[in-house]
This record gives sequence, C-alpha cells and structure tokens, in this order.
Amino acid sequence: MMIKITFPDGSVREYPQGTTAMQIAESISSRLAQDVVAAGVNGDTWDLTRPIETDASVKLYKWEDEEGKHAFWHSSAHLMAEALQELYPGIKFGIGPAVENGFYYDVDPGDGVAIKDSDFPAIEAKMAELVARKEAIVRQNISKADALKMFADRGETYKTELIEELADGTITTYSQGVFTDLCRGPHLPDTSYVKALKLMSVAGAYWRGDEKRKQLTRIYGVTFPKKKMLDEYLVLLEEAKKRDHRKIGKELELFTFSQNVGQGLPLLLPKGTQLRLKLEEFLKRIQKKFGYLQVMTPHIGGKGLYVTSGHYAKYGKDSFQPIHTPEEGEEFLLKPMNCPHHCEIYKASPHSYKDLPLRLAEFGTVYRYEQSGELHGLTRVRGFTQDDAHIFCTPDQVKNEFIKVMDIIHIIFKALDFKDYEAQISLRDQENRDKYIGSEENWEKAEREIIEVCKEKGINARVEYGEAAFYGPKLDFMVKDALGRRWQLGTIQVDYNLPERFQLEYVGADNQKHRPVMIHRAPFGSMERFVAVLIEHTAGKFPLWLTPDQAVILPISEKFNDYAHQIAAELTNQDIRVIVDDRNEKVGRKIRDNEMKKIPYMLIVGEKEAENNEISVRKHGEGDKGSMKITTFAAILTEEVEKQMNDWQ
RNA sequence: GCCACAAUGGCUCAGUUGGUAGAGCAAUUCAUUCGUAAUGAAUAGGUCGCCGGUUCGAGUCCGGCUUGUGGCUCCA
Repeated sequence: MMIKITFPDGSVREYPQGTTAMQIAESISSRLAQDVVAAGVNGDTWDLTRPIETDASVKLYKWEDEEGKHAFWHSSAHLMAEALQELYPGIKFGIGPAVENGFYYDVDPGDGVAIKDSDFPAIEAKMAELVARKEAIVRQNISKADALKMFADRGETYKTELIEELADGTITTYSQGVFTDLCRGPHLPDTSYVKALKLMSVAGAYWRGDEKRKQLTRIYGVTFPKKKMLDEYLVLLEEAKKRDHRKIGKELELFTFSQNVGQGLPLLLPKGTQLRLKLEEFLKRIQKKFGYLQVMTPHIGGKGLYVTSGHYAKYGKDSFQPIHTPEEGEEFLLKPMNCPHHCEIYKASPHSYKDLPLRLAEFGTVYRYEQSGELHGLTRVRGFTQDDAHIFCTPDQVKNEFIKVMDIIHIIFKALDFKDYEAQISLRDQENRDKYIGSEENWEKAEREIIEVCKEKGINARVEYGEAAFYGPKLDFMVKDALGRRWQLGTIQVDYNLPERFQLEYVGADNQKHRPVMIHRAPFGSMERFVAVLIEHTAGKFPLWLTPDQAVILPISEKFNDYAHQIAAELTNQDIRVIVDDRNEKVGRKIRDNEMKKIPYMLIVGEKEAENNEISVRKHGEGDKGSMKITTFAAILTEEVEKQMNDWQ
C-alpha cells in the first residue's frame, strides 16, 4: 500500500507504507540524506528511522534547523550518559535534555563519588569511542509496567519517579549499545553523526529543580556534526568573553569590588560614575518632559513602614537585618525598595482627582541580601540603584499611563540601539488565584489593558501565567548579555495592593474618597545592571565611547596649523575638550611625553588628512584607529550613544 | 545557600616531584623628539587572599574561612 507524503512546498509524492524519513531523503538526493538529522511528521519531530504508516506532511530537518539541533544534542546527551554508565558503574540518571547551546545530563554518581571537570577528558574519550562504534539508536514502545520494572531493576529511582507520572501506552525508550534510556525522542539514527564533542562544565542541580531534594551532578556538553563547527563555537565564546562587562569594567576603570566593602556592593570609579550620570541625566530629561517630579528619600526606613507594606513579613528574615539604635526597641531597615517611602510622600498631602496622575521619580538605592552564589558582576548585586518611579493615578488613567511608560522605555532602547529585547507579560496563575491581592474586576481590567497596550504598540510579548507580582500584573523587558544569559531590565507593574495597605486616597469628581492605583516602573531596571548590559551590547560597536575625555591634535608641520585649529573649533563645538599642540616640533614619539600620555586621544593631522577632511586617530594604549572623518571621530568621542540620546524627541 | 573550579606585584600570567618568588605590560627617573599602540637605559613594586596544620623547610601538601568564576535554587 502506498501513502501520500506532502512536502513543505506543497508537492506530494507517494511512498510505500512504512517508509522512513531517511528513505524519503535518500529518494530526493544522497546529499540531503547525509545532511538530514530529524524529520517533522505532521508537526511532530520524529526519528529518521521511524516508519511512517499513514499519509503525512513531512519536513526534513538538518542540523541548521532548531529541531535538528535539538535531536542532535538530545542524542548527544544519551551518548554522554552511555559513556558515564560505562565509566561510573551504578550511576543513576535524572534527565538529560538538549538546551540552547548544547545539552546536559543530571546524574547521581553515587555517594562519595564526584565527577569533576578534571574527569572530562576520560569521559570525552569514552564518548568518542562510542561514536566510532556507530551504535544504532533504537526506539521502542514499552508498557508502563514493563518500564517501571526495567528501571526499578536497575535501581534507577529517578527514572521510575518520572515513569510514574506518564500515561500507559505513551512510553518509549531509546537504546544504543548496552544503554537504554526512558525517552520521548526524537534521536539521530546512530552515534556516528557526532563528529566533534566537548564537555563544558559541571554543576550541581537539584532534582526536579527543588531545593529540598537531592542535588544531582549536571554535566554540560556540546557537540557538532563537523569538527570545524566546534572550533568556531569556541572562538565565538572567547569573543563573547571579551565583551564581558566585568572584564571591560576593569580595563576601562569603570567599577570595582572590594572584599572589605563587601560582596555584591559595587564601587563606581570616576569613569563609571561619569557613564552612569549620563544615563541618569538622559532619563531625567525624558521624565521631565513626561511630567515626573523628582523626589529624594533616605536609605533606611522604620521597621513599621515595611510591616505596613507587607515586605517585612515576606522577606524580613532573609534580608539585611534591622539596624538598631541606642533607643530600646527602635529598628530601621535598609530599604529594599522605594515604594513605601513614595507612598508616605503621597500621604503627606490630600489629593484631588485633578492632581492625578502624580508621578514621583527617584534614583533610589536599595539593598537586598541576595544569595551569595547568585551575585554576578554588576548584573546581580546587593546594593543597587533603581531608576524608580511610582505613578499614582485613577483606575481610568492606568492604561494611558502604562502607554506613556512604554514610550519612555521605547525611547531609551532606541537611543541605545537595543534591538534584541524580549517583552514578557506576567499574569496571574490561571488556576490558583488565592495568592493575589485585589479585586477580580481590577485584575481583569489591568491584565486586559496590558495585553491591549502591547498589541497597540506592536510589541510582540510572551505571556507568562503565574509570573505576576502578588499585587498586580506586569510587563518586563529582558535583554541578553554577551554569553546569552537573559537579564530583566525595564519593568512596569500595576499595583492595587500598596494603595490599600497604605490607605492612599484621593477625592473624586463625586466628592467621595477613592483608592488610587499605583504603577511601579523602572525603564533601566537598575542602573548597575543596565550599565552592565549596555557595556556588553556596545562593546565592539562603539569601541571608545565609554571613555570620552580629552584629545590633542598634532599637526605634523606648520603648514597644517590652520587646519588643526579648524578641526579643534569644530570638535570644541561638540563639547569635546581639545588641545592643539602646534609647536610643530617633530611629532610621533613626543606623545610619550608624560604630559601627553594623560590625554587619551591623539589626532594627527597632515597632508593626507587635510586633503580628505580627515584625522588620524590614536588612542593611548589602544593604538592606531586609522584615519576617519572628523564627524565620525566626533561621534565616537562624544559617544554615539549620547548623541542619540539628545535626538530622542 | 548548594555542586564544581579558582585566587601569585596595578594588569596579564609563569613558577618544575615542597628548598626561601619571576616575566611582559603599567608606574617612576634619565636620555630620545623619530608619522602612529609598545624608543633606550635604570629604579621601584609581592608576609604568593586570610587563618591554622603537616614538615628541618610550604606559593607548592592538608583543613577551615573569605572572595571570585560556571551552574542550580532564588530574584521585592
């Protein structure tokens, strides 16, 4: 019997029933058959070797396709598991999926046995050996009872726990050599597809992500169908490391940490401060236009303030402990957020609906006792400054205010050339609604409005249920760092809870008292994290913009003095401090004069430059940047970024 | 907090089976003024993260702590 196979281009061909995707690929071309690693069958990803019994639409996946990579890495995880099983008898397996850049397997090597990165070469060698054996990877359906028995016999307690949760009749295993794993698939036809492999790191990972359960050993690895791809990948990683804000921050003298000051408490150096102040000024300018009022509040607040806000009950024990005074029973907390202080400002005077929205902004430094293992450069710290603001408005104004905040975030991301951000709408858990505060009506309205606003603004936001704050839904903006880790930057949160707790009021047009709604928002998120991500995003793009300073122009002979002064005037107009050194003694090594060394930019002006309206740029310690147009140089020196900031309107 | 790894002058690193610390760059001084980072000469700079142990002797071996790195968990 023949079956009809429909291809992505719409063409249909007939094949005998039971044909595999591999056979289909071979029927098209032997080259394709070589490249293909998995197949899409009616929307599911299948093994190439799995027989197709009915009419189907088929798509052949190569390594380049997401689905192809996924199957490739998933099989690689099995390959590693097989190697581990041979090297560590009695090892138990957790789960071993493909991830964004490779795969991992969570294993329990047994008590007293540790797998270290120094063991990697041996594991890699074993994997290579298994690859050379070209072991077929075989899929098998198995009943729940048989599966339970099979894995229980082997002492695979983690696997049996997983099987317990599966429905009978849907369980499959995959085997290669003497290794059999519980697995949904799909997989490569055999182990020989893996041409390059490397184990990356070892880490502890809690079984099922639960801190209270046993910590397994997670081994990360990556594999490729070509040796060259691995080399390229490793080069890419090296390149990414060069953009790491911690490295650049040190090199450019932007920030530092001190053991004496404490973990996660960054010290901004003069240049880093300059950078941060520029960002702050930029945002302040925008906020002024958008009707924000700047406020300032202290770094500590009475314990009662946080009892009122509800934060004390939730985070009190796990945070910096209260500050005591000579006064018996008096306690202050380092502020973990600015909202309560702003609520108190709101309460300081009565409000009419005519006063709203009231937008209070503050670059507020907060302190949070993050777990030590979680600290990371400037992106996760224990003391940081939020570009915070709280908008107090009537329920009717929420949507409009929300849009305006999105506009601000849009302006910032555009000015700073952040294109690769992801937006996430965080809503309530669909089932469990008890953990949220506020009326059903308000929640529904707020959630609907966030979704609407995103649609109107053309923002392609991912919706996550259960990720909302307990007081309201939110919209977050995430950006990836040099190594692809996601960090949350901007956030907008709608809050019906704090106005309640602080009993905030305004008098409405009906002369009755009403509860305002609060919008928490921070376009940068935190200044520290933003600076970090900004550094990684602009590194290589605007190589010099982080350290704008002085420049000295050196005309190589008297002939070019006028031209040098002309450039100087041009650059000075752009707020660059420029010195012309037209002593016209021979240039060159003169730069190494102590005095000159302090000036980071040397612009050399001679015949070539005068002709082309150019300058040759050299930055001390970085060498020749080649000749470039004056305007280009000016853009670099004044910061391309800052220029764009000025153009935001 | 948990798992693994690491910590040597300002920076990047070397330091052989434990025998008393080394380079390059940066800094300082002098010379040099040559059209391109980084010219020559000289000087200075380290209780080898901290505490303890083993040893005749510890940067090196062992234990604890601190800090950092890759993950996990967390993330107001």
